[in-house]
Amino acid sequence: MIKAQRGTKDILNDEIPTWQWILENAKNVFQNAGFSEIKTPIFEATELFQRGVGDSTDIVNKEMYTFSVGGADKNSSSITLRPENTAGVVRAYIEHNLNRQSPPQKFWYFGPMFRYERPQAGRQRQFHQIGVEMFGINEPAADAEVILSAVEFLKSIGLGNLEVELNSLGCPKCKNDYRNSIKEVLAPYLDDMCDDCKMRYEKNPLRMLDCKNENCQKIFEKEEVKKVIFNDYICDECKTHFNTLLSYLDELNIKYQRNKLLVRGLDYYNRTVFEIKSSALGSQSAVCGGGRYDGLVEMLGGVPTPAVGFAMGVERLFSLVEKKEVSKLDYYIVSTNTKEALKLAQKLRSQNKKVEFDMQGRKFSKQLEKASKCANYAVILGEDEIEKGFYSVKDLNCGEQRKIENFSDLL
RNA sequence: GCGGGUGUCGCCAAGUGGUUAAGGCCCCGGAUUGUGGUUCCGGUAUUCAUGGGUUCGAUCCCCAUUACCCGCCCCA
Repeated sequence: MIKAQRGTKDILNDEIPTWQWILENAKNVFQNAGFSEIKTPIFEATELFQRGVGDSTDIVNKEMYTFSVGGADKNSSSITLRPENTAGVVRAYIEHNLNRQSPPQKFWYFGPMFRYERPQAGRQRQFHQIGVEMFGINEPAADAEVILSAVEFLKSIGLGNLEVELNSLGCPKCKNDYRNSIKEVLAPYLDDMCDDCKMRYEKNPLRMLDCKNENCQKIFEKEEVKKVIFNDYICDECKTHFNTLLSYLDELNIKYQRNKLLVRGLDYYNRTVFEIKSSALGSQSAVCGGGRYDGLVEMLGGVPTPAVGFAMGVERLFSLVEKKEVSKLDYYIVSTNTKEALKLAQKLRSQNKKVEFDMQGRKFSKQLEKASKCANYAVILGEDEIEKGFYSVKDLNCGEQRKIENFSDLL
C-alpha cells in the first residue's frame, strides 16, 4: 500500500471544520487590520532561501527540500520547497516594485511549508503557517500593529491567554558591538562549550545564548558573562524604539515578558523579536515567532525598506484550539423517487441550503434514520406529496411533522 | 543526526507458544414492504505493521526494516 510520506498527513473531514474556522478567523482579523492576502509560489529559487533565511541556519543547512530540475546548469535550475514564507513575500515585494506604492504594504498569508526534520509532536515535514508581513514603516507602531494582530487573532480562536516574549536585538551597529563583547567574554570558556556553540561562536554568536546544553547554560550563569548578556547594549535609538513599543503594548493591555535570551534562529532579524508560547504543547512550545527584519529587502536586492512580520504554526494552533463539529444539513430529502429528490435538492441548494438525499433508493426507514443523524429537517417526498404537490417536513430534533404547501415556505 | 517507547478490524481495545483471534463504538442488513434517534437479532480481521529466523507449531520469543509517538537538536 502506498502511504503518505513521513511527516505529512491527510486532513480529513473530521478536522476540516476546525481548519476552516481557524482560517476564517485569520481572514477576519487580518483583513480588519488592513492586511491583504498574498499567495506566493510553494517553490522558489534555492538561492532566495540561502540568502534570505541565512546560510548559517539549520533550516538552510540541513532541512531544505531542494531539487535540481531541468538542464545541466545545476545552479540556475536549483529550486527549493519553501521552508518559510518571509523570503518569498519579500521577493514578491521587490519583484512587483511595491516600494513605489505608499507605505505601509501589509500582507497576510496561509499555506504549506516544508522542512526535512524528524517528525515529532507539533513538528511535521509539511506543515502550515499563517503569517503577516508589513513593509515600509520604521516607527514602533508597526511592531505594535503586528504584535497586536497576532494577539487579536489568537484571541479570536480562544487562545487569548498565551505568553508573549519579547526582546530587542538592536540595529546592525549595536548588534555587532554586542556580538563582539559576547565573543570577548566567552572566549576563555570556549573549550568547555558544546560543538554547536563553537560553530556559532564563529558564525552567529548571538545564537549561542539559546543553547540548551547544560554546560553552556552554566557558563552563561557566570557573573561576568551574565553582566555582558544582560547589559543594555543597544544604542539609544534602538532603546527608544523598543521602549516606545513596550509602552504601546502596555496601553493595549498586552501582557509580555522581556526575555534577553530570545534570539531566534533566522538570520534576518534585527531590533524587535518576539515569540508566543504555550506550555500545553510539550517541547515544541512556540506557536508564533516573528520580529523586525529591516535589512532583508535590501539584502535580496530591493531598495532599503524596513519590515516586520510573524508566522504561526497552524498544526500547533490546531492542537490547542477547541474542535469544531461538522455542521448538520438543513434538509435531508427522504424519497424513493430519485428524480424528484434530485430536483428538490437542486432547488433548495440554489437557495443556499445544505441538502442531501439518498442516492441508492433505500427503503424509507433507512433514509429517515440517515436523516436523523445528519440533518435538522427531513423533507418527505412520497407518492402522495408528489401527486398532490406538497411537502411533509419533519423536525428531526422534536419529531414534529408539518404539511407545507409552497416551496417558499420551506425556506 | 542521536536516544527511548509503541504497532491486534475505520476507531477504542482484550488476548495467549498450540485445532474457531474477546468485547465496545461506527458501519451494513433484518425485525418494521411510508416515519428515525430506544430496543432486539444478524453481518463485517483466513489475520495480529512488513520481511526473515527459532520451533513440530507463533499474533504472542529473536533479528532486521518501516511507521507513529516521546525526548535531544531546531523551529512555527
